[in-house]
Amino acid sequence: MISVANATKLQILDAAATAFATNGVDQTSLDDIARTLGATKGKIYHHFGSKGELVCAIRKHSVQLTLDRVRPYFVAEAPPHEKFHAMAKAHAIAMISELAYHRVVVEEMRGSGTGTITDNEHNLRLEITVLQSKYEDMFRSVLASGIAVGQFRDQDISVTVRSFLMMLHAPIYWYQPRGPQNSHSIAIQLADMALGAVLVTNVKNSVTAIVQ
Amino acid sequence: MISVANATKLQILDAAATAFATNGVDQTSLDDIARTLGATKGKIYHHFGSKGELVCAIRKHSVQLTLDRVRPYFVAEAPPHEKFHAMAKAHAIAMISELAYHRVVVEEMRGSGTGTITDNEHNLRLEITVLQSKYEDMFRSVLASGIAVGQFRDQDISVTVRSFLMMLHAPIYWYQPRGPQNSHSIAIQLADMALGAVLVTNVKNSVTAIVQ
DNA sequence: CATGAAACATACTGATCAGTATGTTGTCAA
DNA sequence: TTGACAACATACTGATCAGTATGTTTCATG
Repeated sequence: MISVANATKLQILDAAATAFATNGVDQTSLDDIARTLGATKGKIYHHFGSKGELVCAIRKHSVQLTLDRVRPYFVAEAPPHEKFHAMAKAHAIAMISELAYHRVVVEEMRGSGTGTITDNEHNLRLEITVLQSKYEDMFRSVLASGIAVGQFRDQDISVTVRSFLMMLHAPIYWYQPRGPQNSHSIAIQLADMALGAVLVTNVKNSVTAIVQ
Repeated sequence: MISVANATKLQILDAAATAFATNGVDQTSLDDIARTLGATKGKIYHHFGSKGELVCAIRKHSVQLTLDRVRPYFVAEAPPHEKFHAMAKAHAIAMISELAYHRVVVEEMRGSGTGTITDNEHNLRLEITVLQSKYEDMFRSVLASGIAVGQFRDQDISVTVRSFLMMLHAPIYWYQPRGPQNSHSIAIQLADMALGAVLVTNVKNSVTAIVQ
């Protein structure tokens, strides 16, 4: 009931995500969204209790989409650095593939939103928090094993996770579709960078290697 | 005239940045800001042409503050990896130190804002773009030299810059002041990660080193 | 075929707020 | 001392929009 069950809801969600991602949540009225749907506000309010719920539904969908793309690489058997790289790449690809949804998430990242918070919205918020924790825990786990075997630098895991995830979010701000090949190479570069950010790096070696 | 010349303007700017950063730009009315100043809207409109100009002034100030903190390490003589690390650390410290200002920037990163754009606001926007380019160029330059001497991985510089800068922005979303020592260690960790993200990393070596 | 309910459309309200128009006070220079 | 302007305060307007109340249509089902 709370989840996105039918096609109409998804259609609304897509239109809303696109509009929100393009012009910002606050600059987009429900009438605007309805217009792109060839409908009126009544349609939206029949499926979602409030604008806030609509935004939350988009956020939840975004996290779920990312989770679905990354989890396979998490459960697969592989050494930490390979697993991490695959997960990071999957995350980046998710960002690029469903750009609109993830943009809304980042925009609403600071916290609040509308003043009035319905019960449904409150529940959705909790579900989103749970999902996000579950998601971050996958990376936490991989990082912990990587640190345990000495492959990853031993540093504050919470800071690490939130930091490189922000880096993987970067395409949201500037990516413009120019063919799949481009998006793929971008995802790989981001994964490379994320891996580099957590790997133990011996700067002196590489430097002396250059110097000599 | 356009820049922040006098103390009153700075006072307004500080209050606005704090309010915007806390509740979001769109959820903060100019009356709200005026109230925290113990004044009325009249005061704000006497110093700034519109809400959009106010936001732009904050953004410009944010970029300028960051620029001022990072440039010294850019002009100093040092090998690329050290210079980069110092610059990254300075950037992170800037984020933490003037949190409110930088939060506003990130929130407005998607583009638009208000519908009506005054001439002053348009000019401010251009100035901000120029400043930001100038800022990013410093990192571009360091990256280029690092790549030239084989210290940094040879990858798309534009993607690289925007990506690790996003990572360095991360504290904006979660940092809460708990003493200077903490902020300093966070800045170092972020700089470490940023450096790792651009350095040439030989994964095989570190892995085989573990295996054997 | 009656009847309920799902799936909308239409038309309205009420609150919020950016922006403006105009008044008031202090200050300084001529 | 007088005017002229800077630096505000006060009071208003107009537009935007989330939310609601109330229709209307389709369609399944007893």
